[in-house]
Amino acid sequence: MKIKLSELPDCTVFLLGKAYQKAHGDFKKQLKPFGLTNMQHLVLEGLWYKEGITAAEMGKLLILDKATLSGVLERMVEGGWLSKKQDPEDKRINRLFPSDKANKMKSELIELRKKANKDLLAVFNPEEQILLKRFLRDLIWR
Amino acid sequence: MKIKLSELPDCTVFLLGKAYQKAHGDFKKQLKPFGLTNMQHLVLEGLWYKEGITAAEMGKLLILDKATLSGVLERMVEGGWLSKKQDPEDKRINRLFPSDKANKMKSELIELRKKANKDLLAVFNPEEQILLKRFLRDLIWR
DNA sequence: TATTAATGGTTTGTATACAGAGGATATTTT
DNA sequence: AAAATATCCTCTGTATACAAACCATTAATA
Repeated sequence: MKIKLSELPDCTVFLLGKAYQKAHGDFKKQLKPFGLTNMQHLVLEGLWYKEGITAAEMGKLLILDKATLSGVLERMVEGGWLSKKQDPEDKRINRLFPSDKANKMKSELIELRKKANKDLLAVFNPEEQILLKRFLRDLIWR
Repeated sequence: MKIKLSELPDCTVFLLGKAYQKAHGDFKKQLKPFGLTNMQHLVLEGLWYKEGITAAEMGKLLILDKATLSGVLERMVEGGWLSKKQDPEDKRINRLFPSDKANKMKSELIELRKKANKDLLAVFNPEEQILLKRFLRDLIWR
């Protein structure tokens, strides 16, 4: 008996997960030559958005659990992508700065992200693209 | 300096991930009382869709890596949700069967999934709901 | 039929994800 | 100021994800 995906129950949670899985996987392949994971790339974008951002702020920006972020940052320091500096005013805080290595690849990495998004949305016309993004934002911040 | 999410780069991969994260997290909370993870619930739906399904078929059905599925199934056997039976015709194959415990909760768990999807889509009107699901399917199977 | 290739599944290693506990530091309250 | 709170971050434990290597079994091919 051949399994038909169309017969599967109509589950938007599942569809969302698989659409994400696909988009994530495609971008992952493109990032591999750079030695970066998707999450690490996202953190770099966050750093370029606001240099000296704290880990807590980064977590809010990227909607990311602090425990998860902690490990990501540790590996990025090991990989030479960023440095953590303790804030002299408040010793609890780690401020994050991109490394030279990261900054050298900034424009290339940003272009890569733009192209990945363009490719992802290539099946849709401009109106649909706007609509899809609106739908996703509504789901996240409703 | 307050961080405004609206100033973030326009990244659909990110939006997809966060929309999934939200939907996944909401359903996760509802599944917790049952002692089931989202993935385990999904596997049960797959079992009810086709009893005696093989692990390989399940992987195709759920678009899931075999290595990931292997661990999920192991924990579900431990948890008493399903059993694996070797196919006598082809000794490589494991066929999967829901346990009595699983079948007893079938209707309740399916209702739970339906309600979670209904809640998730509550912010959209019927046309938008159809459209969003079409968009997601296009992203997955384009 | 002996060899090769393909398939089904497990295991290992790395990277998220997140709940929950805990330590260090800062802020607020009494 | 001392005590209670809150914040920032790390650590532990469990559960995905997936690449890559591997074993067992079956199918295909020379």
